[in-house]
Amino acid sequence: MVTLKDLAEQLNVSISTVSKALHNSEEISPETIARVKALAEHLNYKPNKVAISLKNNTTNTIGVIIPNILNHFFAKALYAIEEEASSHGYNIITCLSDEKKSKEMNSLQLLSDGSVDGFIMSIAEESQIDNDTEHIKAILNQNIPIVLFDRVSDDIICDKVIIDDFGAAFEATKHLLSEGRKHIVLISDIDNLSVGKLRTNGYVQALTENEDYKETPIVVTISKNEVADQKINVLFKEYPLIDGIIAIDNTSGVIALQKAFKLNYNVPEDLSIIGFSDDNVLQFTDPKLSTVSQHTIDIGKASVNLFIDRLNNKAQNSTKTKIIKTKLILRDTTKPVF
Amino acid sequence: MVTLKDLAEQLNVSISTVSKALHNSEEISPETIARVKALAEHLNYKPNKVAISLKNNTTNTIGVIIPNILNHFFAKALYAIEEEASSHGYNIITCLSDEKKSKEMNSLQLLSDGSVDGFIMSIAEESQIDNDTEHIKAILNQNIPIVLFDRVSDDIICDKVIIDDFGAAFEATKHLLSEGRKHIVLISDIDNLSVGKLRTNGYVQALTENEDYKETPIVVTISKNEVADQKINVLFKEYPLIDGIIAIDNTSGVIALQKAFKLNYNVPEDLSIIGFSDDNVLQFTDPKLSTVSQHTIDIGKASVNLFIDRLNNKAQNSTKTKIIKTKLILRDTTKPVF
DNA sequence: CTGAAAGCGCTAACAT
DNA sequence: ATGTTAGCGCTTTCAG
Repeated sequence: MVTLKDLAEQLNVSISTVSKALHNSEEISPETIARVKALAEHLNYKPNKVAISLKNNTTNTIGVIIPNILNHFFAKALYAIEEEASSHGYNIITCLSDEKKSKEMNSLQLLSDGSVDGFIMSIAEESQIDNDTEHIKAILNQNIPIVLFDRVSDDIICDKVIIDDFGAAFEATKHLLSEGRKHIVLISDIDNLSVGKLRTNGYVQALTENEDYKETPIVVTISKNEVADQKINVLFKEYPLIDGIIAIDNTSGVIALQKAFKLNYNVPEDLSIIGFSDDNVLQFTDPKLSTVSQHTIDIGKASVNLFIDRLNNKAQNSTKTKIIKTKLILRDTTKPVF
Repeated sequence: MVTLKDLAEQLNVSISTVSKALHNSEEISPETIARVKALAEHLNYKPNKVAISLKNNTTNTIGVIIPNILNHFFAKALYAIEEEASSHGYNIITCLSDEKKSKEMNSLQLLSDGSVDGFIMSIAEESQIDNDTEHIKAILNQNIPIVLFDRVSDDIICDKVIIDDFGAAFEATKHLLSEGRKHIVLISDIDNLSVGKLRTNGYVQALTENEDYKETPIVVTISKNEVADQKINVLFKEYPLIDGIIAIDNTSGVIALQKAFKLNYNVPEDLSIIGFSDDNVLQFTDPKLSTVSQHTIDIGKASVNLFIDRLNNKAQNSTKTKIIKTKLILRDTTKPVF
């Protein structure tokens, strides 16, 4: 790389003159500025980022820790974070925790060596199950900012971006009730997670506060080592009267729809299904799945903006929690509303 | 952050003594080493990464430029790259080109300010369509290493990781011929891309060199602003005799299967389908789609390893192209082989 | 065995 | 208008 020193030597001026010239300092004569800039342009000079980071003690880089990039929700969140960050002049260093506490901890520790100005992250499943977030608090204690999104913890005091998980599931369930459904089942492969628990509570609440609904809530959980396919097949066998499904994760709704179709349920006449999927799965469903849209792009953007606000005002000790609105999008797997 | 200076002051020794002690230098007395290490441990000292980067003129960071993170192939490639890189002590800075030449160029230029030691990337669609890769060559000319994966260009001389696209499609097509299929159609939403063209050529070649096959090859391309759903529906209308489909992109095979099912084709009795999808889509298909597996994890890992080899031997001017083997995985949308 | 000094590339206060 | 110097945090050569 070309350095200020190189330019200075070739022009027979001092390094600081070159530096000032490139910054259009008033102190430098217009002719010198022109000469310097011409040569800089010609040699494709770029200020060395590392040197500037060292000088300023700031990197303009955000560490982003994602539990699972193969989950479309997180891929889309990453997309939004990258876009918003780069539009503000920030780079992102991406780490994947693979849902493991050890990898999450490792990434936090490694990058808190001055590599990044702070973190945007969603908590790994393992950390949530163990409810062990000491490694995250340790970073905050070093005064390194963190924004948590989606999967958060009440134990951690920092800026957060979430959706109203409880309300979203509550509303979706209410909708099925308004259709007159009497046997509504919830399917989840994320019952370990904060968001999963909240959504389940929303579902249960909607059912129990409805006086006409007699059934007890039924929650079908699919664990890591189970095959969703089979579990959902069993579900249909066990509850043949099922007439409503709330699927609170990314994929179960689609799978349930496929199975229902195979089993000759009429959707949405006999059975309504609402998923929490992103719209990428719609290409694979016919009829089109009704979903709770999580506005993932907004979640990503809001995270970056909270992060930048925090950097600009590190001292401020009140934290913000931004709640992104969800939207129930009724497509073809719920009855049309009149 | 705690610095060497902080440690030195507290211990009443010089900075260089502290530095040497932490590196177990022979020059330093065991007692001093112990004292220094104890305090370093106690204060959670970490060498400042930025300072080390400046000193060594190397960042241990790879710039990764991905055309579209919402495409599962690239998400998986990124997953593998991150894993392999971090296991070798490298961080990755992720940029998303969004298939745009401008964003690709921007990322390359911004990060070639010393932020990264080089790049691993797949070329944006727009750059491939325009066949404009000057911005990539410009980086190579600055002696910054680049490894291209999947979407490559013969014009660019650098290390590459690809699959045998021609051969993979050739083999898949041959398989359908061996089933006795007489009306085999190729579906593609990537006919703009190097890989799309090669796969199409493989399909055409397999058909034309088969003497018993009478039909002319039929290539159905789906462009960005078309809806795959509809285009594939039209396809079935136009070619009712269709008995074989090769879908060379990530999603078309799944969609074709759904449509065939709706139209009451018997798969695989009347119609065989082979996709290039990753196995994440299998949960959405029943019968399970037969696919060409691209071994995406291997592609990512190989890219990182080629990159690190290059860094260790920057001078070497012969470039390597690594071809990752594909595998035709016959599931339920092709006839069983005996 | 320990310390001083230079240098990585840059900026900025302080001379001249 | 231009140059000198110090310093960001670290390593390393050279002196003591």
